[in-house]
Amino acid sequence: MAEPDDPTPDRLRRLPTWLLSQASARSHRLVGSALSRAGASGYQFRVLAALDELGPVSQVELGRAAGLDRSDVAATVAELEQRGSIRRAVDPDDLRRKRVALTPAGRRLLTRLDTALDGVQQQLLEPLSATERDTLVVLLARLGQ
Amino acid sequence: MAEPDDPTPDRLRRLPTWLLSQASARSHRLVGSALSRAGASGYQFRVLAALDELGPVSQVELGRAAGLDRSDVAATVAELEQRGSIRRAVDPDDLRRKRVALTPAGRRLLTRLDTALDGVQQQLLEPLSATERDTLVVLLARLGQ
DNA sequence: CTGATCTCAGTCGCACTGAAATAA
DNA sequence: CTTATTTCAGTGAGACTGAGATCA
Repeated sequence: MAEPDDPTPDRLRRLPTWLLSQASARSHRLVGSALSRAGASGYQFRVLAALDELGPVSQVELGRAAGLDRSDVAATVAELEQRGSIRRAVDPDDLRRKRVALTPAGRRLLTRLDTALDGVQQQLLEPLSATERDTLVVLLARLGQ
Repeated sequence: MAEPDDPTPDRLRRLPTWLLSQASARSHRLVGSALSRAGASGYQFRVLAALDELGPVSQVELGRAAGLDRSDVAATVAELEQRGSIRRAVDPDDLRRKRVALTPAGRRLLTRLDTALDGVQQQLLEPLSATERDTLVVLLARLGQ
């Protein structure tokens, strides 16, 4: 009754995997445009957020925390280093590793991205009540990984 | 308590957009491998499913129903035509349009894909009770565009 | 003329693989 | 020697854009 002219076939509309991908696609559009207005990518936000909470870490740890592949960590960290958001230095205790750390400019960038993403959460969850939002978050977390 | 060593930072773990993209990424992996074992892509399944419920339609209608861009519909329909799953014919009432219809082979393919995807739903939702699954589906549907 | 339909070529962010270089 | 870390090149599905051809 909410979408009387929704052309989506029932076979799709009832599939949890379909609903998940549609909701995620909408979320991805909102997040993508908010981040691009703030001048960053999703990978960059995830790396900055992980660094802010973990402190200086190796790229492998960064990848585990941010859910990124090793090769995507390498590329994203290179971008962030070039724009001055992070610093990278070889770990003296293990010359294979590079310790990655936030710079003050990176922390400021992260603050701006946080604000932008707060707005997106409101937009995304606008159709749900506060209780429903909590329920959704709990259920999604239980699906994880 | 379920994941005591989850390295994901709180800032990410609490973001609905993050939870949604992580759950969707897992779903996408499960769906992708199930469909590829059955010899099809996600776009192909969506087009076949839409055709099965709508009957012969134009590519524009197909795109609306399956949530695909016009250009992706064109490419997917060309693939499906080449493998004999659909037939395409210029609409005699409007020569700009092409009416797309399932073939018997396409219907058989769709049946196999349906079965494969049923298994994926079980896998994906395994951590949730039946009631929780229903709740999740309802909430996700309300987020949809 | 305009507007709709289909097609083609290409872009983008995200997820992932394989292989190489370097060092433990 | 093997294993771990980083880097580079490339692949793939999904979502999307712009331009052109065809036709109402």
